[in-house]
Amino acid sequence: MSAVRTLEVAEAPAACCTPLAASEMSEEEADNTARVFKALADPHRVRIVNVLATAEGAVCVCDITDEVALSQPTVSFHLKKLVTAGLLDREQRGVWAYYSINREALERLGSIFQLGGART
Amino acid sequence: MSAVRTLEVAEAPAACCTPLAASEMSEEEADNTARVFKALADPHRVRIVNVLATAEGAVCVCDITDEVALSQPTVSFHLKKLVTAGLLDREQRGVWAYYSINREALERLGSIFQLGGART
DNA sequence: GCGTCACATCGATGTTTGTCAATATCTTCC
DNA sequence: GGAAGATATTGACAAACATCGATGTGACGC
Repeated sequence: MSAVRTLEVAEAPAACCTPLAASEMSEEEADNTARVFKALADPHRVRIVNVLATAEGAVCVCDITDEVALSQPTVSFHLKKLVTAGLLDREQRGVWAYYSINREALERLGSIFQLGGART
Repeated sequence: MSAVRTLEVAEAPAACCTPLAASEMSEEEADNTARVFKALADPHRVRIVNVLATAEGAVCVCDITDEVALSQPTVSFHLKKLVTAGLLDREQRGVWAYYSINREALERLGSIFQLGGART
């Protein structure tokens, strides 16, 4: 059991995003933040997130591929980018692979845009 | 005077971002959203936004260049990306160019991560 | 074990992006 | 107008990225 846990090495970038208005931001933090934005910096990936955000639960890859006008390998590639960034979760159900949004990660990402102090 | 106004043709991508959980999202909307993320998908640009977000007003390019370990042309290039995306505002003051964050745009961008309905 | 299906991975290819030296452009002063 | 300073733009280059056909891997049924 513990051998399995140790395989989860790198933390997903979206798990820790520094607020854009943080008083201090290291190069690592900026790099981490940019990684998450990079995962969303493709229109097809934005569309994929939208499809999952409006679904009633996890969605099968086969259905996502139908929604996005791309080949199966390309969709798989994009999904992996989003999972690696920590924005999506993947679940194998027999032959089928299901994907869903990671709500906490997306909402955490939204909160980094809080700029503080009303500056009128 | 009106001749000057007509030069402002294209709307900045950050001016209109579709919520990630929107019930409908066209390819144009996904493309527009991806453009804004693309502007932030570079660690140096994230750092620049952070420098400006924590500053007490507009900041001169010369000071931004000191904060970021890049050459002057590269900083200028990055700043232009952020201005074009609508995330920063630029102001010429004689020989000096000053940049500041567009608070509304950044906060608007943060709001697109609202996913709606608490799904516990 | 074999065959089938789902889908992840690989490799080739074309496109996009980030970097900097060089240069162009703009502002200001004499 | 010419010179100096600030900074935007250009072009070359290397790295990264998006795409898809081909293929590899895993799950499942017989």
